[in-house]
Amino acid sequence: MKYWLLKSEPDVFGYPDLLRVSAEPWNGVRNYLARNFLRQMQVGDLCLFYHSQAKPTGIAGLAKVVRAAYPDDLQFEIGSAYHDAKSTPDNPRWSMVDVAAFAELPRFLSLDDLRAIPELHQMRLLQKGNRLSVMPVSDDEFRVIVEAGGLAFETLEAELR
DNA sequence: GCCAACGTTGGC
DNA sequence: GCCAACGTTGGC
Repeated sequence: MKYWLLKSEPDVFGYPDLLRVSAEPWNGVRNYLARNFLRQMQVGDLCLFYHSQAKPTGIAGLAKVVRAAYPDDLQFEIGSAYHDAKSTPDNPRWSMVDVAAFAELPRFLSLDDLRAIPELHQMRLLQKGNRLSVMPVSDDEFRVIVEAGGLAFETLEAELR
């Protein structure tokens, strides 16, 4: 199993919104590196759900991948901000996965909280200039984060089986 | 609102 | 293929 981080602006779609739906198509990703990460995701992978452009920014909860990558529907929608005229149904350029809420963090972890954890100093999210909206998270980083957020990593693993 | 960082576009 | 211009992201 792999771990990921997904960024979302809570004014548009936040973790509370994810809790209200059974599954959410993660569409609108228009960066090739982020897209490639989406395509690597497998059903059952867990994601840190990060609130960007928020007060405060940080990790609100965990999501689970419930459907592996398939063509992003918005790329074919004329008039959508995510429409891509150069993409064709035969050869779709953009992908999305479906995610569902998995566990809310008992303790919200702000950017400052994350920066204060020595084990996370190398984390991609915390590197200067990072703007990726989908990125991989290492096993160790994931474990440290969920525990700092007030969840027991062992319990999560057990729940997935 | 500002600005640094980064990705994409398009002229050459 | 280079690179300047432009657009977007995202923290502050």
